[in-house]
Order: sequence, then C-alpha cells, then structure tokens
Amino acid sequence: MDTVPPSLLDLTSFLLARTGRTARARLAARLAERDQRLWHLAVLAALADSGPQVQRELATRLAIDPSDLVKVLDDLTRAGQVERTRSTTDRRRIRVSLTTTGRTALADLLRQARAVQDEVLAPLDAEERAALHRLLLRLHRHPPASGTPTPGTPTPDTTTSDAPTPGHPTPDTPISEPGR
Amino acid sequence: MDTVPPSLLDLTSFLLARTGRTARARLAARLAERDQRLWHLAVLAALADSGPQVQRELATRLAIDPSDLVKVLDDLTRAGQVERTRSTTDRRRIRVSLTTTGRTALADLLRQARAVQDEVLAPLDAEERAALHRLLLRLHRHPPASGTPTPGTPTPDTTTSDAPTPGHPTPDTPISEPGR
DNA sequence: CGGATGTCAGCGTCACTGAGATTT
DNA sequence: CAAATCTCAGTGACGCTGACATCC
Repeated sequence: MDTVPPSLLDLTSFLLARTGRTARARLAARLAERDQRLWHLAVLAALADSGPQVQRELATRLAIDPSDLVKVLDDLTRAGQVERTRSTTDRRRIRVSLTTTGRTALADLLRQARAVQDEVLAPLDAEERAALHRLLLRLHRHPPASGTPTPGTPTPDTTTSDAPTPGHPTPDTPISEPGR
Repeated sequence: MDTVPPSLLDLTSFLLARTGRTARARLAARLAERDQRLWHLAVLAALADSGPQVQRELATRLAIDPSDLVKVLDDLTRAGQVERTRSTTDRRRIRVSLTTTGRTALADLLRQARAVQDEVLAPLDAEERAALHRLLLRLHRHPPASGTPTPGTPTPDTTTSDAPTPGHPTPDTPISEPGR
C-alpha cells in the first residue's frame, strides 16, 4: 500500500508540495464547474478585503504577474463582477472595484473553497487543523531569504506603498479605452 | 505589511497550496542548475527505494501520467542514469533500473532537496517540523474521497498489483526499439 | 528624458487527452 | 477480438519575459 517512495515521504517539503498540489487541483476543479479559476477567487477576495485598488497594487498583493492579472480582470469584467475605472488624477492607473454581483459570486466561491478544504482536511480534527494552520502561517510569512539567487522570488517586495493616493481616493471615470 | 487578503489566509488549503508552491518552485530552481527537474528526482528515488520496475508501476506509484513519464525517462536515459530493458516474458513491458551514475546523481539531488527544505522550514524548530511532517503525512495518506466527481482524481487506485510478474522477476534484454 | 502603468504576444513547463503501435 | 503497455501529438492553464503605448 505504501507505493510512494519512502525517501520522498521523508522530505517534509515533498509532502508540502504534494498535498498543496492536491488541494489546489481539487479547488480548481470545483471552481471550473462555475467557469471560474483560482485567480478569480483570489482577486475577488482581495477586493473585498482591501477595497477598490489599482491593478498594480492588486498584482503585488496577490503575487500575480501584472500581465496575467489583465486577463483575469478581463474575465471578471466580462462577468460583471468587477469594474475598471481610470483614475482622473493619474490616468495611467486603473482602479478596480467589486460589483454587487461580484460580491455574491465571491460568497459562493468561498463556500466552495471551504467545502473542498473540509474534504482535504478530513483526517484532522479541529485542534490538529488549527495547529497545521499556525505552522503554515509561520512558513508563509517567512521570506525565503534566497539562499540561492532564485530568479522566481527576487526580493520580499517590501511594500506596495510607494506614493499611492496623493490626497483624495482617486475619483472615477466610466472607463473608456483610447483608440486601440 | 499584511498585503495578502485575510479571507484567503484564513483558508488552510490556500496556505497549503501557497507554501507548497513556494517549496516546489524553490526546489525546481535548484535542480534546474543541474539540468534536472522534480520528476527526475522522484523517479530516481522511486527506483532506489523499490528497485527496478516497469514503467506502468512507476507511473502509478508516483502519480505521474504515463505519457509524461516517457519524456522523463528519455532524459534520464540520455544522461545514463537509468536503463530501459524490455521484458522477455511480456514484450510490452519495459523494466527501468538505476545505474551507478544514477545512484550518485540521486544522492546529490537529495542533498539539494534537503538544503532547500532547511531554507523553507527555517522558521520552525525541530519539534515543530516534526509536527508539521506528521500532519502532512496524515493528509497525504487520506484518499480525497471525491466529494465531487473530480476528473483529476478518479479513484484512489487501490494498488498496482494487478497481475505483475507471472512468476519470475522478468528477465532482461538489452532493449532494442522495433522499427519506429 | 526617465520611470511607472497597463496591455499584448510569445515562450517553456505542467498535467492531461486522444490516438496509434505493439503485444498478450 | 479485447485489453494492456508504451509512445507521441496536441490542448489548456500557468508563470514569466519582452515589447509597446500611454501617461506622470
């Protein structure tokens, strides 16, 4: 029954990657039934938690590549779950905000996520789950410290606050693509 | 500083996927320096642990798609780390075995894996690491039970033993591709 | 002008599907 | 013939790079 090589099971990092990939795949499959993907959930959650924000901020917050974020936002906009409004004070910036339909969609997605989580964490009782959660949180906050100059994780990316809203929360404008 | 949306951090499965992906990416980057990839390590480890075996068995054991395993074995064969020998009793089956250079390569790869693991698990002390390992092991052994008919994980795939070696441990033959 | 922001096209990896060839 | 094994081509998601237009 112990089909998986023991020398791999001895590696905690292997187990981490394996179980993580399982959880990820299961959630992805579940979300796919609703024509949504993992990044959709993440973006909606970020908007709900931190309020409307500029794409750049969203990208660094979620550690998603800005160019990939564009496609995700295209999807969400098409589904009427988010709105893009160009800032009038700095016309380069596009502020993304959650719509009411987006908020209800998020609620559903979070429900799905918790359902999958219950499946994945089934073998653990409440206390063990809490312990696991604490340990993982510690790992998550830890900056990998780049023992090897990993190109994938260049630097912890200190913060996002590098001169945001000049004074007022950047007004709106019903968006209107220039000539493309 | 808490850039990541709290409603995601509340999800243990999100943390699992995130930290798992980090660990995976870091190891992959490290192995890439040696022109090896994660599956290479996994395959070599499986061969070292369970001895020479047929591709089909390797695939189910590692939960890798058989068609992907082909490419991995192509690489490893080209590097002289494994050998493919066609079974004489059942000429469909190809038995894969570790070479001496493969064994030394594996030792090096495992060293790298442990080094990366020390980086990733840095914020935890020995006791906490052990606790994390135990919890992850429990999750790993758990068959996801398919609450939703996930196509990705059809069935726990009971075992691999479905009429393997008819009697003797399948003899050798220096491999020789038929006309392709 | 230098730098920031959003967008687009393309590449390589990854997991999977579907088809085919060979063998039992 | 049906089924098993290995192989290969193709697909879609994903993460990243490079280039571009726009704007400060």
